[in-house]
Amino acid sequence: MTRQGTDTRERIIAAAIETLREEGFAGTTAREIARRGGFNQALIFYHFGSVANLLLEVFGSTSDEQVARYREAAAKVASLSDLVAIARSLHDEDLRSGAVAAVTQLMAAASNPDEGRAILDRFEEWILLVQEALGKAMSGPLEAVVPTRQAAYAISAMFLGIELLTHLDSHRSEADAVFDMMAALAQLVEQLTPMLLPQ
Amino acid sequence: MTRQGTDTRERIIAAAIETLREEGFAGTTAREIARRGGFNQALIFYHFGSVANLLLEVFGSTSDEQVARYREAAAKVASLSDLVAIARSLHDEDLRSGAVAAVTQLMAAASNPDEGRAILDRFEEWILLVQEALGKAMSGPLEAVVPTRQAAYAISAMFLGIELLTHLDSHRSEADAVFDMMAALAQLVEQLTPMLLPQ
DNA sequence: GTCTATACTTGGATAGAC
DNA sequence: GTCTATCCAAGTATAGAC
Repeated sequence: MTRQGTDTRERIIAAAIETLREEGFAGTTAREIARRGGFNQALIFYHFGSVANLLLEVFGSTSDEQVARYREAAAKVASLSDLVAIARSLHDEDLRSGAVAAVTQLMAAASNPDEGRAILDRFEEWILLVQEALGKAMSGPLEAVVPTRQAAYAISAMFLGIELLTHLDSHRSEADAVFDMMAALAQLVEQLTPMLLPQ
Repeated sequence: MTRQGTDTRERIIAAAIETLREEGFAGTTAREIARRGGFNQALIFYHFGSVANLLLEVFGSTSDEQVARYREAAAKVASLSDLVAIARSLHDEDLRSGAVAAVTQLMAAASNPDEGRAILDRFEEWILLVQEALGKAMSGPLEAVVPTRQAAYAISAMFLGIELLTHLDSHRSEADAVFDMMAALAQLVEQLTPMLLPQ
């Protein structure tokens, strides 16, 4: 059992992630992935059928991994402030890894409806994670007014948008200030919530 | 003065918009634009230098036009509910025109920093428009707590995210429900604002 | 399963006639 | 300013040896 033979698929996925991060979506071609991974370009088609397929699996694989990591943190959420803190740390992580930014590129580049739906299916896990955390973050009276599903959808969309904008010019990004604002807003809501009478 | 000679640039831009809307970003190639517009592919390079340049001008041109149209509506905003209503109608419009969805694709595909900055410069107008409307929508005490710049940035980002997700599968999009939620939230905030004492 | 080699396609871009 | 013709690069994908 040679070192090479063990798992070429894994090597390909790893090389694709690296390429995605360092070259962006447009630069992530079969040739470039193969060059970085030090294997033959034909292997991508043998193992995954197409580059688009490979990228879908990459999204699935990194997504599963990240969801698993953040699920623990999400379970501990007890307030909106906690939720903002998690969003901020995910953003910070993404400045380095570019994982979410890559997802936005994948979404934007989705050419056919099937591909779009496949990506959406994967993203659904993220929305559910946010929804779960949101359920814990919002206490009684607030929850009665704000449907968690839609709020989770809106928050997830906002996060995507922020990463999209940040990716355009990370130096000019206002993400930090936005998270500050959200943190202040979360505190305010937390103070006001007791005044909301259950109707 | 032949019909053709008058303004080829305009014809090219129009054809590019049509292509963008119907074929998506990936399908918007020099050849396809020319085919739709019924002119020669070489003209694109003569007039715009490159396809990427053409698309930047398209973004600028449609953006200017839309900002002008929405500026009037934004000036009349008097409450958060008004702002939500505008966002909803912009979304409805985008379901047909795909203009914002095209912008998200342009953003995601930006390959080099210069292109990214150019797009961001154009998008800045949109953020300012939202910020202006937000200034009118939030009355005294609320404005003191929520910085309009960051809120406008967050709202703009959320809108981009929603269009990105909607574009993946418009049939499954939850945008409508999200706008409903926002409308309810806006009403709630409007009711509670008087209770915010200026600190 | 992996490699080499290569066919095929598409799309950006330019030269040069008109 | 517009057209025809063409070049060139890049990328997907496959055939066939190993």
